[in-house]
Amino acid sequence: MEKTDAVAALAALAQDNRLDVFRLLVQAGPAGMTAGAIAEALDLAPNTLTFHFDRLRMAGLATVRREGRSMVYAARFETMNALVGFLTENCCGGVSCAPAASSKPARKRSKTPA
Amino acid sequence: MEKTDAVAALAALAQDNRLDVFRLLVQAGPAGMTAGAIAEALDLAPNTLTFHFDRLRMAGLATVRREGRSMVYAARFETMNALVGFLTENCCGGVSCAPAASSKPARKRSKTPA
DNA sequence: TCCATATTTCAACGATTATTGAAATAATGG
DNA sequence: CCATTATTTCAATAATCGTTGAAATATGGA
Repeated sequence: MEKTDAVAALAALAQDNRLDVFRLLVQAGPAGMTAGAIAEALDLAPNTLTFHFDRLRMAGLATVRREGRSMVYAARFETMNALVGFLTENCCGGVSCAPAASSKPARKRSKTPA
Repeated sequence: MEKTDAVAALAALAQDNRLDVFRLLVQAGPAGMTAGAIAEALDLAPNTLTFHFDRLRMAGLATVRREGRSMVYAARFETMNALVGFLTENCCGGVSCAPAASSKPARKRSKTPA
Protein backbone atom coordinates (compact mmCIF):
# COMPACT_ATOMS: atom_id res chain seq x y z
CA MET A 1 0.00 0.00 0.00
CA GLU A 2 1.24 3.45 -0.94
CA LYS A 3 1.55 6.26 1.54
CA THR A 4 -1.17 8.24 -0.22
CA ASP A 5 -3.62 5.37 0.12
CA ALA A 6 -2.65 4.88 3.73
CA VAL A 7 -3.36 8.52 4.52
CA ALA A 8 -6.72 8.24 2.77
CA ALA A 9 -7.65 5.13 4.72
CA LEU A 10 -6.49 6.63 8.00
CA ALA A 11 -8.50 9.77 7.35
CA ALA A 12 -11.56 7.70 6.53
CA LEU A 13 -11.33 5.88 9.85
CA ALA A 14 -10.36 8.94 11.87
CA GLN A 15 -13.89 10.02 12.62
CA ASP A 16 -16.20 8.73 15.31
CA ASN A 17 -19.28 7.96 13.26
CA ARG A 18 -17.31 6.63 10.35
CA LEU A 19 -15.31 4.32 12.54
CA ASP A 20 -18.57 3.04 13.99
CA VAL A 21 -19.93 2.46 10.52
CA PHE A 22 -16.86 0.57 9.47
CA ARG A 23 -16.87 -1.56 12.59
CA LEU A 24 -20.46 -2.46 11.91
CA LEU A 25 -19.60 -3.39 8.34
CA VAL A 26 -16.77 -5.56 9.57
CA GLN A 27 -19.11 -7.39 11.90
CA ALA A 28 -21.60 -7.82 9.11
CA GLY A 29 -18.99 -9.52 6.96
CA PRO A 30 -19.10 -9.87 3.17
CA ALA A 31 -22.89 -9.97 3.23
CA GLY A 32 -22.84 -6.32 4.20
CA MET A 33 -25.65 -4.22 5.60
CA THR A 34 -28.27 -1.94 4.14
CA ALA A 35 -27.83 1.79 4.63
CA GLY A 36 -31.09 1.84 6.51
CA ALA A 37 -30.02 -0.85 8.96
CA ILE A 38 -26.83 1.07 9.69
CA ALA A 39 -28.72 4.33 10.04
CA GLU A 40 -30.96 2.72 12.60
CA ALA A 41 -28.18 0.93 14.44
CA LEU A 42 -26.12 4.08 14.82
CA ASP A 43 -28.93 6.60 14.91
CA LEU A 44 -27.59 8.67 12.06
CA ALA A 45 -29.46 10.69 9.45
CA PRO A 46 -29.50 8.94 6.08
CA ASN A 47 -27.90 11.83 4.23
CA THR A 48 -25.15 12.12 6.81
CA LEU A 49 -24.58 8.43 6.37
CA THR A 50 -24.31 8.76 2.61
CA PHE A 51 -21.59 11.32 3.18
CA HIS A 52 -19.64 8.92 5.36
CA PHE A 53 -20.18 5.98 3.04
CA ASP A 54 -18.67 8.06 0.26
CA ARG A 55 -15.58 8.69 2.33
CA LEU A 56 -15.18 5.03 3.11
CA ARG A 57 -15.62 4.09 -0.52
CA MET A 58 -13.17 6.72 -1.76
CA ALA A 59 -10.67 5.30 0.66
CA GLY A 60 -11.31 1.82 -0.68
CA LEU A 61 -12.69 0.63 2.63
CA ALA A 62 -16.22 -0.15 1.50
CA THR A 63 -18.28 -1.23 -1.48
CA VAL A 64 -21.93 -0.74 -2.41
CA ARG A 65 -24.42 -2.73 -4.34
CA ARG A 66 -28.10 -2.17 -4.86
CA GLU A 67 -30.44 -4.81 -3.57
CA GLY A 68 -34.04 -4.00 -4.29
CA ARG A 69 -34.75 -0.63 -2.81
CA SER A 70 -31.80 -0.80 -0.49
CA MET A 71 -28.14 -0.07 -0.86
CA VAL A 72 -26.00 -2.71 0.72
CA TYR A 73 -22.62 -1.61 1.98
CA ALA A 74 -19.80 -4.01 2.81
CA ALA A 75 -16.30 -3.66 4.22
CA ARG A 76 -13.27 -4.10 2.01
CA PHE A 77 -11.15 -6.31 4.18
CA GLU A 78 -8.33 -6.33 1.71
CA THR A 79 -7.78 -2.60 2.10
CA MET A 80 -7.98 -2.78 5.86
CA ASN A 81 -5.44 -5.57 5.83
CA ALA A 82 -3.15 -3.50 3.65
CA LEU A 83 -3.49 -0.55 6.00
CA VAL A 84 -2.52 -2.58 9.04
CA GLY A 85 0.37 -3.96 7.03
CA PHE A 86 1.48 -0.47 6.09
CA LEU A 87 1.35 0.72 9.66
CA THR A 88 3.21 -2.28 10.96
CA GLU A 89 5.92 -1.98 8.33
CA ASN A 90 6.34 1.76 8.17
CA CYS A 91 5.28 3.07 11.51
CA CYS A 92 6.32 0.42 13.93
CA GLY A 93 9.91 -0.27 13.10
CA GLY A 94 9.39 -3.79 11.84
CA VAL A 95 7.51 -6.79 13.04
CA SER A 96 5.57 -5.38 15.92
CA CYS A 97 5.93 -1.93 17.42
CA ALA A 98 9.28 -2.73 18.95
CA PRO A 99 11.03 0.52 19.83
CA ALA A 100 14.61 -0.28 19.00
CA ALA A 101 15.31 -0.62 15.34
CA SER A 102 18.68 0.74 14.32
CA SER A 103 18.86 4.06 12.58
CA LYS A 104 18.85 2.32 9.23
CA PRO A 105 15.86 2.87 7.01
CA ALA A 106 13.18 0.30 7.68
CA ARG A 107 13.29 -2.56 5.27
CA LYS A 108 10.77 -5.18 4.59
CA ARG A 109 11.56 -8.29 6.45
CA SER A 110 10.10 -11.71 6.10
CA LYS A 111 6.96 -11.91 8.11
CA THR A 112 7.11 -14.11 11.11
CA PRO A 113 4.30 -16.59 10.67
CA ALA A 114 1.62 -16.27 13.32
CA MET B 1 -7.19 1.11 23.68
CA GLU B 2 -10.49 2.98 23.74
CA LYS B 3 -12.29 4.03 20.63
CA THR B 4 -11.74 7.70 21.44
CA ASP B 5 -8.00 7.22 21.66
CA ALA B 6 -8.00 5.23 18.46
CA VAL B 7 -9.80 8.01 16.60
CA ALA B 8 -7.30 10.53 17.99
CA ALA B 9 -4.35 8.43 16.90
CA LEU B 10 -5.84 7.78 13.47
CA ALA B 11 -6.49 11.48 12.99
CA ALA B 12 -2.95 12.28 14.02
CA LEU B 13 -1.55 9.94 11.39
CA ALA B 14 -4.07 10.88 8.71
CA GLN B 15 -2.05 13.73 7.31
CA ASP B 16 0.80 13.62 4.83
CA ASN B 17 3.37 15.67 6.66
CA ARG B 18 2.47 14.26 10.04
CA LEU B 19 2.75 10.70 8.81
CA ASP B 20 6.17 11.57 7.42
CA VAL B 21 7.17 13.05 10.75
CA PHE B 22 6.02 10.00 12.61
CA ARG B 23 7.78 7.63 10.25
CA LEU B 24 10.96 9.59 10.74
CA LEU B 25 10.55 9.37 14.51
CA VAL B 26 10.00 5.64 14.26
CA GLN B 27 13.20 5.28 12.28
CA ALA B 28 15.03 7.41 14.80
CA GLY B 29 14.01 5.09 17.60
CA PRO B 30 13.89 5.98 21.30
CA ALA B 31 16.76 8.42 20.89
CA GLY B 32 14.45 10.65 18.93
CA MET B 33 15.29 13.59 16.71
CA THR B 34 15.56 17.32 17.18
CA ALA B 35 12.83 19.49 15.72
CA GLY B 36 15.44 21.15 13.56
CA ALA B 37 16.66 17.90 12.09
CA ILE B 38 13.13 16.90 11.20
CA ALA B 39 12.40 20.32 9.75
CA GLU B 40 15.41 19.99 7.50
CA ALA B 41 14.75 16.38 6.55
CA LEU B 42 11.16 17.09 5.52
CA ASP B 43 11.61 20.68 4.42
CA LEU B 44 8.92 22.03 6.72
CA ALA B 45 8.68 25.40 8.43
CA PRO B 46 9.50 25.15 12.13
CA ASN B 47 6.20 26.63 13.24
CA THR B 48 4.25 24.27 11.01
CA LEU B 49 6.23 21.46 12.52
CA THR B 50 5.39 22.57 16.05
CA PHE B 51 1.74 22.37 15.09
CA HIS B 52 2.13 18.79 13.89
CA PHE B 53 4.21 17.77 16.89
CA ASP B 54 1.42 18.99 19.13
CA ARG B 55 -1.06 16.79 17.30
CA LEU B 56 1.14 13.77 17.63
CA ARG B 57 1.69 14.42 21.31
CA MET B 58 -1.99 14.98 22.04
CA ALA B 59 -2.67 11.66 20.40
CA GLY B 60 -0.03 10.03 22.58
CA LEU B 61 2.15 9.20 19.60
CA ALA B 62 5.16 11.30 20.53
CA THR B 63 7.06 12.74 23.43
CA VAL B 64 9.35 15.77 23.77
CA ARG B 65 12.29 16.56 25.92
CA ARG B 66 14.58 19.54 25.88
CA GLU B 67 18.21 18.93 25.13
CA GLY B 68 20.22 22.08 25.22
CA ARG B 69 18.68 24.48 22.77
CA SER B 70 16.90 21.75 20.91
CA MET B 71 13.68 19.94 21.46
CA VAL B 72 14.01 16.23 20.91
CA TYR B 73 10.91 14.38 19.76
CA ALA B 74 10.50 10.63 19.96
CA ALA B 75 7.83 8.17 18.90
CA ARG B 76 5.61 6.47 21.45
CA PHE B 77 5.74 2.92 20.21
CA GLU B 78 3.39 1.74 22.90
CA THR B 79 0.57 3.86 21.54
CA MET B 80 1.24 2.80 18.00
CA ASN B 81 1.19 -0.80 19.06
CA ALA B 82 -2.12 -0.27 20.83
CA LEU B 83 -3.55 1.35 17.73
CA VAL B 84 -2.61 -1.54 15.51
CA GLY B 85 -4.08 -3.85 18.13
CA PHE B 86 -7.31 -1.89 18.16
CA LEU B 87 -7.59 -1.97 14.39
CA THR B 88 -6.87 -5.67 14.21
CA GLU B 89 -9.37 -6.47 16.92
CA ASN B 90 -12.16 -4.09 16.07
CA CYS B 91 -11.87 -3.43 12.40
CA CYS B 92 -10.64 -6.64 10.94
CA GLY B 93 -12.92 -9.24 12.35
CA GLY B 94 -10.36 -10.99 14.50
CA VAL B 95 -6.88 -12.25 13.91
CA SER B 96 -6.05 -10.76 10.58
CA CYS B 97 -8.39 -8.97 8.24
CA ALA B 98 -10.24 -12.12 7.33
CA PRO B 99 -13.83 -11.48 6.29
CA ALA B 100 -15.32 -11.88 9.76
CA ALA B 101 -16.38 -15.41 10.22
CA SER B 102 -15.43 -17.82 12.94
CA SER B 103 -14.07 -15.55 15.62
CA LYS B 104 -17.38 -13.93 16.42
CA PRO B 105 -21.00 -14.91 16.11
CA ALA B 106 -22.00 -12.10 13.84
CA ARG B 107 -25.74 -11.92 13.74
CA LYS B 108 -26.92 -11.21 10.29
CA ARG B 109 -30.22 -12.89 10.02
CA SER B 110 -32.80 -10.45 8.88
CA LYS B 111 -34.75 -9.94 5.75
CA THR B 112 -34.67 -6.20 5.24
CA PRO B 113 -35.94 -5.02 8.60
CA ALA B 114 -39.00 -2.86 8.36
C1' DT C 1 -50.40 4.72 -12.82
C1' DC C 2 -49.91 6.52 -8.10
C1' DC C 3 -47.87 5.73 -3.65
C1' DA C 4 -44.76 4.47 -0.16
C1' DT C 5 -40.02 3.19 0.85
C1' DA C 6 -34.97 3.74 0.58
C1' DT C 7 -31.36 6.45 -0.43
C1' DT C 8 -28.96 10.24 -2.66
C1' DT C 9 -28.08 15.05 -4.09
C1' DC C 10 -27.71 19.80 -3.16
C1' DA C 11 -26.98 24.13 -0.73
C1' DA C 12 -26.01 25.95 3.43
C1' DC C 13 -23.78 26.45 7.97
C1' DG C 14 -20.42 26.59 11.82
C1' DA C 15 -16.30 24.11 13.17
C1' DT C 16 -11.87 22.43 12.41
C1' DT C 17 -7.53 22.07 9.72
C1' DA C 18 -2.94 23.15 7.77
C1' DT C 19 -0.13 26.77 6.64
C1' DT C 20 2.07 31.34 6.86
C1' DG C 21 4.50 35.59 8.78
C1' DA C 22 5.76 38.10 12.63
C1' DA C 23 6.93 38.28 17.19
C1' DA C 24 8.09 35.99 21.57
C1' DT C 25 10.64 32.72 24.48
C1' DA C 26 14.56 29.72 25.96
C1' DA C 27 19.39 28.26 26.05
C1' DT C 28 24.31 28.94 24.84
C1' DG C 29 28.62 31.36 24.09
C1' DG C 30 31.44 35.54 23.80
C1' DC D 1 24.67 41.84 28.74
C1' DC D 2 24.34 40.97 23.75
C1' DA D 3 24.07 38.11 19.84
C1' DT D 4 22.92 33.73 17.94
C1' DT D 5 20.51 29.55 17.60
C1' DA D 6 16.38 26.72 18.26
C1' DT D 7 11.77 26.51 18.85
C1' DT D 8 7.26 28.15 20.18
C1' DT D 9 3.27 31.32 20.31
C1' DC D 10 -0.04 34.14 18.14
C1' DA D 11 -3.17 35.96 14.62
C1' DA D 12 -4.82 35.46 10.17
C1' DT D 13 -6.17 32.88 6.15
C1' DA D 14 -8.10 29.55 2.76
C1' DA D 15 -9.61 24.99 2.57
C1' DT D 16 -11.91 21.10 4.17
C1' DC D 17 -15.16 18.69 7.38
C1' DG D 18 -19.50 16.98 9.48
C1' DT D 19 -24.18 17.95 9.88
C1' DT D 20 -28.75 19.56 8.62
C1' DG D 21 -33.10 20.38 5.84
C1' DA D 22 -35.30 20.25 1.57
C1' DA D 23 -35.76 18.29 -2.70
C1' DA D 24 -34.64 14.72 -6.07
C1' DT D 25 -34.08 9.92 -7.66
C1' DA D 26 -34.81 4.86 -7.85
C1' DT D 27 -37.37 0.72 -6.73
C1' DG D 28 -41.34 -2.23 -5.78
C1' DG D 29 -46.18 -2.86 -4.89
C1' DA D 30 -51.39 -1.86 -5.14
